[in-house]
Amino acid sequence: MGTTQLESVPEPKYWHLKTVIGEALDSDFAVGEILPNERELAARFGVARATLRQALEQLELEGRLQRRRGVGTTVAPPRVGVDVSTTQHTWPGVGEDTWQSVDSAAGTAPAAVARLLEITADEPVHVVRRLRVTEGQPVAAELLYVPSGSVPGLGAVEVPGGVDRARSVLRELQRLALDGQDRSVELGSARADDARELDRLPGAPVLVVTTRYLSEGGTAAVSVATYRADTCKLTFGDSGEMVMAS
Amino acid sequence: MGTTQLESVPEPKYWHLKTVIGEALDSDFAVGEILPNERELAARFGVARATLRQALEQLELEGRLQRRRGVGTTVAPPRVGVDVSTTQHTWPGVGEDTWQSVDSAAGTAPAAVARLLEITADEPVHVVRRLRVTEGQPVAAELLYVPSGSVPGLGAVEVPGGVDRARSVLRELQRLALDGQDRSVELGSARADDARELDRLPGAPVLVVTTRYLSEGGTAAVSVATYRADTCKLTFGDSGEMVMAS
DNA sequence: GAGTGGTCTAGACCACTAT
DNA sequence: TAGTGGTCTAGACCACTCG
Repeated sequence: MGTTQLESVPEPKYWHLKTVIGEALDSDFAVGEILPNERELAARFGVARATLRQALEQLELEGRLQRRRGVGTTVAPPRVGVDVSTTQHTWPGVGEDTWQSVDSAAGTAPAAVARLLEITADEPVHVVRRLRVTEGQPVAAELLYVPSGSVPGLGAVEVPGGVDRARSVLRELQRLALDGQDRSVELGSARADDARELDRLPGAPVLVVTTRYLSEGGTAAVSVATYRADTCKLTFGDSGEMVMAS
Repeated sequence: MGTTQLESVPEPKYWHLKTVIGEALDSDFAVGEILPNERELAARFGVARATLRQALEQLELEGRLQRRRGVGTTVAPPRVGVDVSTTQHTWPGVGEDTWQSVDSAAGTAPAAVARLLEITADEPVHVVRRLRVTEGQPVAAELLYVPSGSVPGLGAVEVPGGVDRARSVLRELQRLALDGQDRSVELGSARADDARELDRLPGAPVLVVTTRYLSEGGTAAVSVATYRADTCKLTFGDSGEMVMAS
């Protein structure tokens, strides 16, 4: 006797906890069901609350739990598949109801975006803010950067920021010939403003989808879309509109 | 007087710290440079080590820092863009040097994969393990599931698990007509075996790319590829082979 | 006001890497 | 063996939601 465990490679407690709780979620809980609170769970497993939280954080990262301050921890539904394929070859905002224009204003692009647009950081751009809603839930917040040079027809318009202005920018953009687009996906953490629109806390993990719209040999616009990583699965259909099983 | 701050919405300390350190990284540090250790940084900012770590974790999640136990915290290089576009319409392993076959064995598919393959969870499948290497660094670990029914020519072969066996499975697969593929990307945390191959700790954030290979009206194979989320940016070119600027 | 998750502290010890 | 990041504890207080 003496040794409590024979594990030659001791597994961290939170890792083991995550496994145990994960299995319990499969067998003993239904989607939407509320878990015991963190203090009770920690006591039940005989660990400090911080350790328990580390396990819950991982499960939330994997989309299996949802935690809301002041409410509790619930079992999350399977991730929603949101289509972000590039097969349509269309400008943003054509015949779609998935994206809602929120507003638009004149401004400048952050350095990384300016580089993609092949402009300098102080050149004026139209910034269009849109929100993607699926099944009643906001899943993504987007900032669309359109250099003034891409939509010269908008030069004289002086609509104060708002939905109408956003629609005008999109309309002007759609006049251009779209040559192609490319896209990248990376992990990020939600900025304060995006987090608010996505009903998450700042710093929440998000999937950042950066799209470059190409026209006449150059980059006519760049979209930076921030998807909730906990609830979303991005799908890239290739053959027709195949939908992945959940 | 009296109130120390007029912030109506007090920002968490770790959030503020993340901003401060992030700016310092831009201005005062070069890629690869090593930061002061956590205990010193915490003391310098007058916070507990756990709080400092929360800020570092976020920066690591955003790919700006790299932490290695026993070594220290270094400034990470910009994320590597890895192409995962579906424009080529080819089976895995044709004329590529980006993926290295590691080994293969007979086994069964996890429930979620079996569902995509439209088989039951106990049907035999070939499981091929591959590793994607870019610029000398392992960026992704893949498990390719091929139902025995998809490659009947392999029925009699009884090569014990190994690289040769993996190559045979891929070769047989490439005999089939590829009708299309679809792909999904979601956030996950690295399983222990993937983590080891990717030189990360278990639970590290990863981008999970699930690909379904379609042939003759069904799903001939499913690939589950686990990309390091800290170092990778997935790119989906659409117009030729456009490469996103880093 | 009661109850929840979120933040923060000041320690301790462990696993790993380099010298 | 010294120094690093990783894990863990046992508290405390705060911000938020809801009855």
